[in-house]
Amino acid sequence: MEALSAQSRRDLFRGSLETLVLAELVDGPRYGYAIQRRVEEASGQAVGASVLYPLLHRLESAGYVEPSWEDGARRPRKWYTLTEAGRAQLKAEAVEWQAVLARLQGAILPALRRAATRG
Amino acid sequence: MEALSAQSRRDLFRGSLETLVLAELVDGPRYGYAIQRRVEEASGQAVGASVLYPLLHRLESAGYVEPSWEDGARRPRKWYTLTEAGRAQLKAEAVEWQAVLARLQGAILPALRRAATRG
DNA sequence: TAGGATATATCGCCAGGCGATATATTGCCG
DNA sequence: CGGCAATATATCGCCTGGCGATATATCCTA
Repeated sequence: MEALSAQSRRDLFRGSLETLVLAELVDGPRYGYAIQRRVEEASGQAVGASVLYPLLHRLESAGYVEPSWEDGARRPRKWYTLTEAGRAQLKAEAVEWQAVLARLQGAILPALRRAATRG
Repeated sequence: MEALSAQSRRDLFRGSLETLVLAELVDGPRYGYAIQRRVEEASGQAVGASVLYPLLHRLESAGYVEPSWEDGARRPRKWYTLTEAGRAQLKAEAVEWQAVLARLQGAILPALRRAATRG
């Protein structure tokens, strides 16, 4: 079941995480904890709070997201809204992510077919 | 051009490297330096010798590849041959690699479409 | 004969991932 | 009401592992 090392799996995930987080914001504002659970569910990979929050802070510094504290009564939530720059970034990043993966796939899939034929 | 960070790009690559290397051996023995250049060309990513050789040693320890020194006159080359276990590993690993990526893609691509529609 | 490509290998620095921890509110169960 | 789990955000610092630097040796070419 675990042919792919946990390390490789994690690397693939890390290389996708920023894009995944931006993707979660495309339909509207989300707060950190909700993003965490949604990304975990979507990807099947655990996202530690010590990984997610610093990432959100970096996205904020980059101007891709804009935070705002929920001023209501309840438990304090920091909502993140995708900026225009963030939306452009998501588009560019996702396209490039796909291109990188397509290239890697182009090197791996033919070999898989040949391995299956021979093995 | 560089929407995707070099870091993310590298992470995606690292998560694929072992599979890429096994894939390069599916058609027959290859030696380290040749593997290095082929993987670089196929992936578009640089592979340092200090990354590749330790990886080959790990694959050897795992029994996925079998090394043999070229006994001829020329410059010493260490050829690696995929073992049966290695071929099975390649198959399992490549299938799983694809599955992981498909899942991530399933989270990213719909968002890209929605971002394009709205932006 | 000096420099670049080929070819394999290891050492050790240090960036950064993530486990651990801090803090506070809410809800539930016995 | 006492305690435990979930919710919610945030930071510290350990430790690992990637990879730059380096070592060694042969071959080619200008």
